[in-house]
Amino acid sequence: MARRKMKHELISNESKRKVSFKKRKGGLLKKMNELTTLCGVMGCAIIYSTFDNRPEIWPSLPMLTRVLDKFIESPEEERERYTMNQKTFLGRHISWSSNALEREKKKNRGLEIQLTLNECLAGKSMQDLTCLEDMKELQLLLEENIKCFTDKIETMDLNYENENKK
Amino acid sequence: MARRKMKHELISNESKRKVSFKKRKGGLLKKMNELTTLCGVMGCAIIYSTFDNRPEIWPSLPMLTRVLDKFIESPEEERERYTMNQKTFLGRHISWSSNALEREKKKNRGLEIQLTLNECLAGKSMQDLTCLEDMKELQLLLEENIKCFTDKIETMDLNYENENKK
DNA sequence: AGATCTATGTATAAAGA
DNA sequence: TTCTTTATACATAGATC
Repeated sequence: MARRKMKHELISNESKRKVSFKKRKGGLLKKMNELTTLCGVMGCAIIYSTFDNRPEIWPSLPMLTRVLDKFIESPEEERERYTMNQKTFLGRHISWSSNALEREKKKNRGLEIQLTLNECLAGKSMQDLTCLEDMKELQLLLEENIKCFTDKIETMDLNYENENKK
Repeated sequence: MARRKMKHELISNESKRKVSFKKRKGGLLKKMNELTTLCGVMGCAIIYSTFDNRPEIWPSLPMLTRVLDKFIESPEEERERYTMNQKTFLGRHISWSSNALEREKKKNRGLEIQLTLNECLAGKSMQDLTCLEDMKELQLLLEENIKCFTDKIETMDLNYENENKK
């Protein structure tokens, strides 16, 4: 897209293709970063190529987890479960009042925390996290992530022991 | 990025944010389309927002699955470094057998865990997780994520207390 | 192979319709 | 609100080292 207008087709020259890939991958991830930050949304990008020895995942596996978790929800339950998750996400500290203004404030608060998390997980300046409350809410979120695994593991451990007793 | 240089922060005005989101989402998906076509790579983008009823996924969930599956069917160069001869999880568990790989084993084990988790979240039932060891490693991965936060919080708590003592 | 430069094509914020 | 327009900012292909 620069010195020459590109056709929408595979770049035949391999070295040029590789150079282009590196530039474009960086550009795409930057765009995703901007989109999620400026617009307050969750997003992930996954790029698999022979140029990299592992897939590029943006911003992080935990965030991918959250995004995919929402994606696989059935449409009927989507709204209800989103609301529930949102409450959970806020560390159960926030109740949804009927007051419209209050609701908006809390929504923004959630967005801010989410954005902060986004950036932290993207490997950005952890040093910028100066609000203790933010930190604690982030901690709660991450702890929730492992809770389901811990529960499952305990169940499996018990099953395993029972198997061996037979 | 146009009439005015944007700060890298949430757009406060909601209507502007929505307009920006629509444009940027389109732009991002176009970029992903170009990247995959021009450079011959596989990629997916997933965007979850309150502006859309459903998450935006590019190009499709099947493609996402393919992107993740691609690891398992690595090209020749990769096969030389990755030896896949054992299937324990969902019939696609990867193990490494050559000495040359030992030093990378730990690094790649992380990749395997990512794949496992990704596949579960990409629509496969958590019930299918039958390997206890996999579960425990997933747990460890997540616990590592919260460790940094916990440490930081403790430090901040101490600082906060010291501040108050003054 | 990467890093830097730069001309040019694109994306997009704001305004207008 | 949702288009269309337009002025700018940004991304990047090709060149050069």
